[in-house]
Parts: sequence; structure tokens; C-alpha cells
Amino acid sequence: MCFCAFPEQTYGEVNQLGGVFVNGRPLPNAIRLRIVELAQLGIRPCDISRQLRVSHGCVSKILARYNETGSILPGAIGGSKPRVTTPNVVKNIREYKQGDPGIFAWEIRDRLLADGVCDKYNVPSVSSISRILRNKIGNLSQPTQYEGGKQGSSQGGLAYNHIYPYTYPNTMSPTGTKMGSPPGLPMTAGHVSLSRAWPSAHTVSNILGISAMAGAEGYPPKMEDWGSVNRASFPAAHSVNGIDKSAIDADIKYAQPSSTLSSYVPACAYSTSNQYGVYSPAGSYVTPGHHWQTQSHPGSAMSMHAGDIHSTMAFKHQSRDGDRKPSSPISKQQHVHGLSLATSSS
DNA sequence: GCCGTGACGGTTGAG
DNA sequence: TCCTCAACCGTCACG
Repeated sequence: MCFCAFPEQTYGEVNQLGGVFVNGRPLPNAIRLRIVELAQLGIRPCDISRQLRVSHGCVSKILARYNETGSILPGAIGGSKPRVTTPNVVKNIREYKQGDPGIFAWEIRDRLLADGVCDKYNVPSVSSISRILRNKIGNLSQPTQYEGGKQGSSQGGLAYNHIYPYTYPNTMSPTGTKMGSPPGLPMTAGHVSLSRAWPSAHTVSNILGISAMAGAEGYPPKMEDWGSVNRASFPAAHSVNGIDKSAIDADIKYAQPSSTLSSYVPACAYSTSNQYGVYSPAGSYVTPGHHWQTQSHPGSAMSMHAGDIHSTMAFKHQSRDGDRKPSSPISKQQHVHGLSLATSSS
């Protein structure tokens, strides 16, 4: 799968603005972060769009998402819905059936609800129950596959629900969509609940202030240097507000080995197959030689410094309490990472 | 000209 | 191991 021989040449498309993107794949977090930062500074989305060469629809989407969730991160891509027919559910269905062989599927469903085995959001459908009865509990004299070794550890639905915070009220989160963390991951960074858990030591103004300072301190107004800018903007933290970095790492799918960009600009989720100095042609968003890492390796050792993301989320936090609008928007622009911003110059 | 939104073609990953 | 399917992505075009 690795087209290592021609990574740069093989991938990437150019949008109408001249920016490079990978169809189907999220923008690098550096860009996403930048979009949010600029928006926080009062830059208009259309200017951000032009500045970063990202379609305005995308800018709009990212900002809207950020406003809803506080996260700059893309959602979990791929995967399947969590199963509702957990071992625990199957076990209970089996017990019901054993207790009353003539029980109807809909009755089982009611009992699952009544007994609290399931809630209304994860109760299996009648047809699912029927299928379970037919396929898994057909022979009541034999233990089902779930009754075996698996049963003990799982304690069925409980564990399941733990893994999937799928008590849907949560997923009816402000995201409006399933911001569900990928199954198996504790929680995706930046997803609402996590970000909201942060008292936010990194306020918008703090972070942006630092960013601005970084710009003032001579960071060139080139996007190539955003990584550095972000580095300056988001001091490293091994833990953020008590949240252990390891937990954060598990959340953040985008990790990358250290590089100039690396520490504070989480890599995009491009798998190695998608590696191509993305964004380098148009915006040089990523330093050449940067290694994209495969998305979603919760267990893998990640070297990234998650502080950037969390800081981002944290300042969103703060900003929510008050106002997203920066206190001194445009006047700061000259300092904003040294960028000459479109509103004033273009 | 700006912005929100839906269609589209694409990628991803759990089952 | 391969396939399916439903999630997500960013771009583009339209109003």
C-alpha cells in the first residue's frame, strides 16, 4: 500500500484557491487550529479561507464544529456503530427465554428496558432479538458463544456502554452528530465532554496572546512556520489540567514523530499511503520529510505533544463563557503570527 | 461578496 | 482476509 516511491507526486488535489487537500481526509490539525485561531482573532471566514487556501465551506464547517464542540479535531472516521446485542444483553435474553420459552421478542424487549439491561437508546430491535433467539439461543441447553470465557470479562453491556458512551443522550451532544469517540478509545480529544472537563488554564487570550507574542518575536509570516508558531503558542504539557498525557494521546489520532512541526502541530491522520508532502506545494503547511502517521492507533506510542490540541479546546472553553470575539481583534492583526492578514492587506 | 448548506466523491475502520 | 456499510472528510456549487 505504500507508494513510498512517489509519495509526493501521487497524492493531493488542488482546490480552487490553490490549496492542496486530500479528498476524503481531514485537513491537518495545524490548519484546523490555524483556522480557529484566526477566527478567534476576528478574521472573517472568507479571509481565513483565502489565507489558508481552504475552501470557505470547510472553514465554515470547522468553525461551526468548533463552536459546537470546542474541538478542532475531525470526527472519528470509519468504524461501525456499536453493537447493541452485547453479551450481557444476549445473556439476559437467554434467561428470559429460559424462564418463559413462550415469551415474545417484543416482551423480551420490554423486559430488557424494564430491568435496566438496556435503555431506550441501545435496546435491540425486536427483529434483532428474534435473530438472537434464533441464532444464539436456539439451543438453550448449550451455552452460547457469549456464555463462554468472554462473559466474565465483559459483564456485557456495562463494559460495552463504557466503551461506547452510547447512551445516546451524550451523542446527542452539541455536535449534533455523533462525536462519538472511536470505539475503544476513551474519548476523542476535543470532544465535548473532555473539553468541557477542562477548567482551562489556557485561555483564549492567553494562548492567542502567546501566539501573538510569538509572531512579534519574529516568526516569519509564512505558513511554513506555523508549526513553530504553534509551538510557541502552546507550551508543552505532559498533562493538562490533570488529564494525563497518555490519555490525551489515546484521544488524539494524529501523532507524529518530532520534527519542526511536530510537537505542537498534530499531524493529520493520513496514513502512510496518503503520505505525500501534503500541503507543501501550495502552502507548505508541512515540512518536507514530515511523517504522517496512520490514523487511529490508540495503543501506539505517540510522541506528539498533545498540549496544542488541548490548549485549543481549552481556550474554546474559556471563550464560551464570555465571548468568542477577541478583545482586540483587528488591531492585533499585525502581530498575529506575523501574518499579514487578508482583512487589512489583501 | 459573504456565508450556510447540501451534493458529491472520496477514505476509513469496525464488524 | 476480504467485504460491507456507515461514519467522516473537504470541495464545490448554489441560493
